[in-house]
Amino acid sequence: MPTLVWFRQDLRLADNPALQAAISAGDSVIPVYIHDIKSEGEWGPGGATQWWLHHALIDLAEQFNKAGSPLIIRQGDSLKELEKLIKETGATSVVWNRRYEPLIVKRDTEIKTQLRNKGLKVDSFNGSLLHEPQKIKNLSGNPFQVFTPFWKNCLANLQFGTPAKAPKKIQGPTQPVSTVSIDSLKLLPKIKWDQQFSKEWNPTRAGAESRLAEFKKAPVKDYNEARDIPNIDGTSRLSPYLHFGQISPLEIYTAIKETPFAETKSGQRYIAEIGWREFGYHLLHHFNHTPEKALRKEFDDFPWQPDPKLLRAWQKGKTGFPIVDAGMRQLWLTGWQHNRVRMIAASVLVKHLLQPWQAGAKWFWDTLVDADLASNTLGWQWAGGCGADAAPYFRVFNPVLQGEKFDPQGEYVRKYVPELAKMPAEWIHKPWEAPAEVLKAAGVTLGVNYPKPAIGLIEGRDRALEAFKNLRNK
DNA sequence: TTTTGAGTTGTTCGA
DNA sequence: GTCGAACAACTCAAA
Repeated sequence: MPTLVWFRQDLRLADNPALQAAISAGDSVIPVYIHDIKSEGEWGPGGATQWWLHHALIDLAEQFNKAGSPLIIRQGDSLKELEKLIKETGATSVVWNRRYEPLIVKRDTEIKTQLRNKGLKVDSFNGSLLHEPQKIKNLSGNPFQVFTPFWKNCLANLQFGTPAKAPKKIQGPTQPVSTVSIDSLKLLPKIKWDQQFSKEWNPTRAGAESRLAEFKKAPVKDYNEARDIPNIDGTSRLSPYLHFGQISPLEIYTAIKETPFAETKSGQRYIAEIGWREFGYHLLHHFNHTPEKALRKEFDDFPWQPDPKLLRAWQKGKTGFPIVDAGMRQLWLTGWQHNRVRMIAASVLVKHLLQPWQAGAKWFWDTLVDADLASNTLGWQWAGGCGADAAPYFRVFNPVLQGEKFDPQGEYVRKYVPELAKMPAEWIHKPWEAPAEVLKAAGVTLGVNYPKPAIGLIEGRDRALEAFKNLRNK
């Protein structure tokens, strides 16, 4: 009797426990993807991730065609579609790899119960984490709220084999199963905003593999420094592949562990980044209000000053702080923003501009190809100083100093903010302080073709420190 | 049981 | 220019 393999954020054939289990069961295997945005509430895939998903599904379908069992695509309520498929195919068992977003956990638990009540064999697996959140606890039996002890605990308890290779041949159903086209899911954006995306990304399994291979053999010993320079391709850029499970953290971990890089400071740093992803899932699981509300309760009445105009300026890369504007335009243009710049842009939005971190999180959610609820929530609460192991309130990034430190020649700014292309390095991160003749020579008129800073740096910093200090005194 | 030290990513100020 | 201290409060593990 056939087994349905319900694909979600595990769009790969290799190292896929649910798929493996279905194949081991010995009968035919029917892979299915159900597009069910309604059940995801506020956190259905954003625009950029939908673009990625479109291409990832095409790629996955090709791989299944080659293996001999075509990928079935459906749209609508997950349970209803699964039930229809069970009826149509005579499947007696359903398997999937687990997801961890609060709403999805609720939905999937319900589906599992319903299907089991109907007599089906249903199993779920861990396909996307080194450690599932419910398994990691501190000595008092509580979830961790600080990264370092969390990660030490994880490293001390690593238990897994080598990732399974992709099956070459999969036995498909004897009768064709009805499916809809990937195009009919309408995942591509209506406005032509994604033109640059395909130049920047290869959203396929092959893309993930070549990126990992490249990262492994590159002069990775410099990762610790290079990863902080936005104008250098010094990070692995595997985040979007990880989000959709085109590659698994176990595959990455195993591949890195085979290299001498793994034992270096840089290598450990990189593996710890996988750890931060795990920590995000840990926090999301144990504190499931955090996508919407701060982990720390006292932040419920933080005096944010929501201002649609300021938010808009930030989103469009028109804050007047060159490093922030470059980052926000890189995001819009390429669906991705360098990690260092994410921190600077987030800090400026939350601290200098006093915009609620949730507004920034929402924008990132819609525009990042690697948008992932666990990591996005952790990142924004970290920047806002309101989460677990967050940046201390007094750590206010200075966008000028950060620009000068991590983009000393201003190349990153010049690449994404062409208005400033002719500014000399000395002034490019603080054009408002540049002498009139320098501005003139560079063709920059502040307030005309490049904005004046949205707030004075000292004023913004002091205002933020004051707000955070008052919060503490409550 | 209590105490102690350390903890992703920074900035400013004063010596 | 360089360097250390100060800028909280809390979590967690080890002593």
